[in-house]
Amino acid sequence: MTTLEEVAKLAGVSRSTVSRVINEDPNVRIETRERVNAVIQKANYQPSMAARRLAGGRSGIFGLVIPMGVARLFSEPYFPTLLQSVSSTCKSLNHTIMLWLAEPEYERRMMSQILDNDLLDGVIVSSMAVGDPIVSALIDSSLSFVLIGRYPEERVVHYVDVDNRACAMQIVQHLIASDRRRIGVITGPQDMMVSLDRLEGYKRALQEAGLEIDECLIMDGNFTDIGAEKCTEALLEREVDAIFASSDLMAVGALRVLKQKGVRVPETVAVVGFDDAPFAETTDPPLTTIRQPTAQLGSTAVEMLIKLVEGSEPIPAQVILPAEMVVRASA
Amino acid sequence: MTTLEEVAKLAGVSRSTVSRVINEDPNVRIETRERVNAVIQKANYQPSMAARRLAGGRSGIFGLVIPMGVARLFSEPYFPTLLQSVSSTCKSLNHTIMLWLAEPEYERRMMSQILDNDLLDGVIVSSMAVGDPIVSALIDSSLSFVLIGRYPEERVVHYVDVDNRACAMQIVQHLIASDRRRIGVITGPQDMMVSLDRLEGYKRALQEAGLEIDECLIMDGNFTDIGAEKCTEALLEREVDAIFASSDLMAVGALRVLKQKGVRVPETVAVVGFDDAPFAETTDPPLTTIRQPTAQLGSTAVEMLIKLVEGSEPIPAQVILPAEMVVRASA
DNA sequence: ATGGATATTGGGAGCGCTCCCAATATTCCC
DNA sequence: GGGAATATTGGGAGCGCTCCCAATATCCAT
Repeated sequence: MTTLEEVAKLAGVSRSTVSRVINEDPNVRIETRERVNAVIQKANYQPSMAARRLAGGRSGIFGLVIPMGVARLFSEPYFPTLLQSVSSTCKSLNHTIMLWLAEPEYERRMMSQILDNDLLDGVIVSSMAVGDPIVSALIDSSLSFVLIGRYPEERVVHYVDVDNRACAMQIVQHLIASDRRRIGVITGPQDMMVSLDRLEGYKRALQEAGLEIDECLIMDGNFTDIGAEKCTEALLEREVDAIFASSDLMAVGALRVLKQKGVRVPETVAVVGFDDAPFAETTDPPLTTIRQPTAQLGSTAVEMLIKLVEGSEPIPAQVILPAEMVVRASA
Repeated sequence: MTTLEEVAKLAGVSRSTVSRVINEDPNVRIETRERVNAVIQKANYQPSMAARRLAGGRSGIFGLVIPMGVARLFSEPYFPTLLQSVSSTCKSLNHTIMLWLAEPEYERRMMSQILDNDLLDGVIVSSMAVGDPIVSALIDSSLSFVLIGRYPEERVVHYVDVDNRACAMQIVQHLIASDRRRIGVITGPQDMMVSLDRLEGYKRALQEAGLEIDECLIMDGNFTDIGAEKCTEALLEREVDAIFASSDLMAVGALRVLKQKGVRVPETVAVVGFDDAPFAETTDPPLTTIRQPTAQLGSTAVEMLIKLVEGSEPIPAQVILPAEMVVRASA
């Protein structure tokens, strides 16, 4: 392995100068810089992350923490998309990512590993629950972090999100506009902000339209298709004329039950989802849904985190990305 | 952050002794060890990975490299399952993983990052193509690595895999046993070992049964459902009575076309897949397929790599995991 | 030219750990 | 009980880098 010192010798300069070149310090004469860069190139020199970090610099490594239960991980298309986007953004910005998929039993140890191993420059957390201990620990620590998804806190917490409430409201209004009056909702787990926000949007749409909110039409589908199937069966008994599934995966579960019972979609019961998962356009009928900019959520989070770590420019505490409704045949 | 030295002071021993305790060196008196462990516990001490690595020890970090195209990543259920399994195995064995999703344009730089940053203890590569430059680079380097999936090389390369050839053969024989005679096959990309192996199994099954191999019935579906749809249309024109899709995802594409054309499955055309993806039991009709032990592939790879790195015990060059056929209604 | 300001470079110290070898404590055997 | 053998412990050196400050080179106005 080539070291800084070796490069220095080859370029006929000191250790410090090479370090400056690597770290893009402007205080290096241009010819010197070029000479050093040439040597670096030729020797295929890569600074040692370990040494760099130990000496007080940045490692260029971000942690990506996803404290989402295994079950959801498998089914939600959100996860691979996010991962891919975070990974690729990191790569193009010269960073790498360490992955931390949460498992309850290890949670305590995991946090101390993340916080104390002193290797990470920062952390991105996605899909956390409200009041997640991971987030609290992060808040108490000095490590930079960015959340994907809104988080209720008095203190300033950096996050990227879409306006789940407004989007949910919009799509429910779409249902109301086509004369649906008994609209059931299948929610995600109630300990996640995203679920609460989408439910809130649903309620507001009803209220604004002067419709009554019937608690019997609100069911928790736990963001799984199986959960949604059960909810759908119950909602059918309560004679809904539309279903707002707060994720496409759950909408698929709903469609499955509807088809099986011979209920016509959208004639008898309209169905809308949320996410615009890849499969949303090939369901039968294709889903009306909200297109969530999953990849941008990931890349924005990385970009925010880099700025945060470098402290170069002030960044907004939170960023809300636009999401649009996609109308297809299901509603 | 607590350091080794601080722990040493608190426990009234030297730096070296604490280091020994951490690294489970047996040459420490039991009472001393306990005293030190108590302090470690209380102080919530975590050794700095950077320092550790720099000083010549192991970082406890493995790289997971998946040079698979983005498109496939999204659709194959293989990926989240593998990731989850590798991550969780690493965690329980006190390791962490850094993720490297390949992107062609960065490939060269990526390799030198992986090999020269001097942070990783070892690397796991999955879903590589035949002759993948990443693997060649790894072979030439001194870094330990384990492949998931067979790799043809004269030199000893450590890998875990299932016997794709035998499994494919078995499931095609199942088709033959139910009197199918014109069996089409939809393969994966021809630059991947796994595709070649499954195709080879198909061919052998036909040969052994004395059936002729008709090149017209062999189509490349590229491991995508869309690709498989096109193949299926072509195969239908060639009047097959069975289709062996070499992944469940492709089998789903085949089923979709079949249903749309009103072809009865399995009566008119039988369909089998490979993988036993989660959705394989809820397709219509449910898929007969090969259950691939994806999670075990991941955990075995991690375990092999740890042994390899520690050099403690001799490990077999390769491990073949059993996979079983799951017969459902589609064939 | 000349002094001081400024641009550029060099080298010491130290980050937290492991490795090695020397120092000390403990044990054993005759 | 004494010395050798063995078990246990301690401390120096150094991993490759960044940070800091001092040293040198270069520049400007006078």
